[in-house]
Amino acid sequence: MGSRLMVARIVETEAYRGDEPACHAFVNLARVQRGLAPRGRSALLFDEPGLAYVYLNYGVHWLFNVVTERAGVAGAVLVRAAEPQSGVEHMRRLRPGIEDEQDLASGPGKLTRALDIGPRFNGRSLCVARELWLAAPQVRVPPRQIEAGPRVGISKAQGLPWRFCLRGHPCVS
DNA sequence: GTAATGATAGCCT
DNA sequence: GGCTATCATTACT
Repeated sequence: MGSRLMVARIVETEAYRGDEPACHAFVNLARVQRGLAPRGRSALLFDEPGLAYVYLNYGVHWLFNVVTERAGVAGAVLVRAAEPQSGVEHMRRLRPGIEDEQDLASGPGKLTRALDIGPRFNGRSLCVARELWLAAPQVRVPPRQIEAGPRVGISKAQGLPWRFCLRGHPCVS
């Protein structure tokens, strides 16, 4: 009986902060500043760091984020691309028809499909090794290899250089 | 270039 | 309640 473990190395992210309009939490900002509880989908972004925030985008794709700020302050990091490391055969089964291994998780929607990340993980901790978790990198990435640039696919708060990726990595478009 | 597909927000009555 | 625009994308022509 083979392991069902899948491991992928994150190679592209985007940061979102609750006080800028591209962030889902922005619609709750005024409420929270008045001392009211956040509500709706993005209330989770005001929760404690280390939780998963998974939401449906364009009615088609689940997108995977990590809540990053202390409770009461909204912020998250969108995980946009990852490089398959092990359990690749499982990812292939979840991404039928994809030949190139580097294309299995080379986008935020592709990544959630390849790793079977769906709404069941919304609000769950990523800090305990159960079903879905974040692990420290085996090899530390030198800051010089991390390229910062403008976020993609958004219409508000453009220009902030809050997209981060490994320079020239094949999983990054 | 563009269809697919559904949740959400903001507006209206 | 309803209506409409928008949307952190992908795969296909």
